[in-house]
Amino acid sequence: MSERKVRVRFAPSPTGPLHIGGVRTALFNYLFAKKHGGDFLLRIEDTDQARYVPGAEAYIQEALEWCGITIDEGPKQGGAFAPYRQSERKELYRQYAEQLLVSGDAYYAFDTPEELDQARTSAESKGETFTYNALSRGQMKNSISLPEEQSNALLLSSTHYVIRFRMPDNLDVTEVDLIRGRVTFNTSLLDDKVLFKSDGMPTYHLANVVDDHLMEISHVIRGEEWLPSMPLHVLLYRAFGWEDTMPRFTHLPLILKPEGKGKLSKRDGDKLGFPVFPLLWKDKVTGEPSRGYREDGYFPDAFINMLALLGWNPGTEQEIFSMEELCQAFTLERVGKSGARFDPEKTKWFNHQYFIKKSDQELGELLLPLLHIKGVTADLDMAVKVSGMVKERCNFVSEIWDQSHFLFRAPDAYDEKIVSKRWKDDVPAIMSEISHFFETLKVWHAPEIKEPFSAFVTAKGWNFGTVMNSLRLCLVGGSFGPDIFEICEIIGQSETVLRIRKAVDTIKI
RNA sequence: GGUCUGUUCAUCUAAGGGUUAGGAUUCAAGAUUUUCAUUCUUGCCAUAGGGGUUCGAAUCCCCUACAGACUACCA
Repeated sequence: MSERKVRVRFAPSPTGPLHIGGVRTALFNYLFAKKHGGDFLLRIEDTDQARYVPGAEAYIQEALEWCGITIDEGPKQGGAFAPYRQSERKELYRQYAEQLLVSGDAYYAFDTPEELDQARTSAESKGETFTYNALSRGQMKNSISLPEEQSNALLLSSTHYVIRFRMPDNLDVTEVDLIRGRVTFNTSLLDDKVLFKSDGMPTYHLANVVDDHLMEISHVIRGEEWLPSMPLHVLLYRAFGWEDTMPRFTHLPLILKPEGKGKLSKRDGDKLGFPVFPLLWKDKVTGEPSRGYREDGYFPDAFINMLALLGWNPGTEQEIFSMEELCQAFTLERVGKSGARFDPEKTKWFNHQYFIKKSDQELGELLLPLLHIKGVTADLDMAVKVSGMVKERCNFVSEIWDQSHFLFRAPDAYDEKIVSKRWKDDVPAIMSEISHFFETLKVWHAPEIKEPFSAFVTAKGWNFGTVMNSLRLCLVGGSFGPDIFEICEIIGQSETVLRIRKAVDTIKI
């Protein structure tokens, strides 16, 4: 085997937003390319005009960008093998289909969709499956079964014909899949796939093989759903005479639903309460939004880290990987064979790991815009300080707000459970005394509050736990948050006193 | 239905003929935190089933079961 330059491609069809599975396929291609100093290309497979969704291609670009998967060649970035959009390569495919026609590896077929439907339903009624192949093509309308003049006449008169691959009969095709090993298929079970559609567009199979060859792709890394079409593709390479530069094939295991059966689908996310898309997607027709990891507050490196470990492992106990480390460590040999069930909980855990590693400064900068949205006036210093105080207890930037809103505004409600647990008969009187005590303090810094306060409580003979928890309830509205004296310091002396009084007045036992 | 692929704790996975089958997530308990969370410690939990081969099998072979993918003029 020659030392070919590694060139891989991610080839989605723009029929909607990319989902987790697609991102992972792109990621593994990218990691493989970078590991071997190769190129990663994006090719848009838009040969099905009926399923084309405007905006999908831009979404794919943006999603990969957000993930940190950089594209070496593609429709946006250009390259020596442009264009990278199959609709723009339309004219090219025709000649290759014709080459196969000449060599006898393909033929014209004139069957209408209705006729094909009929053949299928009649086979079905007999409990069989209709296959367009060596056995049946003699009974169908095509350039093999029909006399030449009739076939030529049809070709001239009818615009509706397709070009089909002439699948050899009873031939074992064996090919190596880099993670599964040798896989053998017998061609008698395969059908004469359409290569060229009546609308003048190639099908995936033709376009894919032609483009991979022309773009000098060295490795095809794609989802497991393509494994059954590997023999067709191999046979196409042979028919074209490109077998010596045929890419190596690798089929990635599927990503399964967290619960229940089947592969993860676009619907699952909204149903089960986690995003299946990298970015928010709004359906252009229904206007229905689907959540995205970016908008849900996940960091791209955490998202990528999680995805990389879904189906791949380094063979060590390391779990946290930067993109550079992934590029270094990645090998196809360590990709598993079986489908991986997606775990939203672990995704959260990954985000937490990245979250707590961020500096207070970084988090503060992310928090600031959120504060403005909440209608709070605060500067960066404040946002940074608050982030540092509560980041250990958060997974997302949005949770900083959940953990700290009481630092910006007084609680507008008190957690009922905590009230009934802490707000005993004698508490209002105690709290009143404390509010008076707080007014007498001259210095308002956490340590200088804590010390005299503790002495005061001890002198009064009150139960420390009760006092602290009730005080927290007054200030926060619940039973959570950082150190109580730090809260006092931040909200200020008068606000502290005010909140205690308000609680005493408002809370009913 | 047919073809292909797969099957180790609830989940992601390690161990590619010899380990008390390891780690992580989740869950549970304890410690810490005068709250919550974090953190730490501990615990629970697996080789789908059945046959072989072998001194020895999660690992190799066969059968069964289960799961998934594919079976379009969609990719």
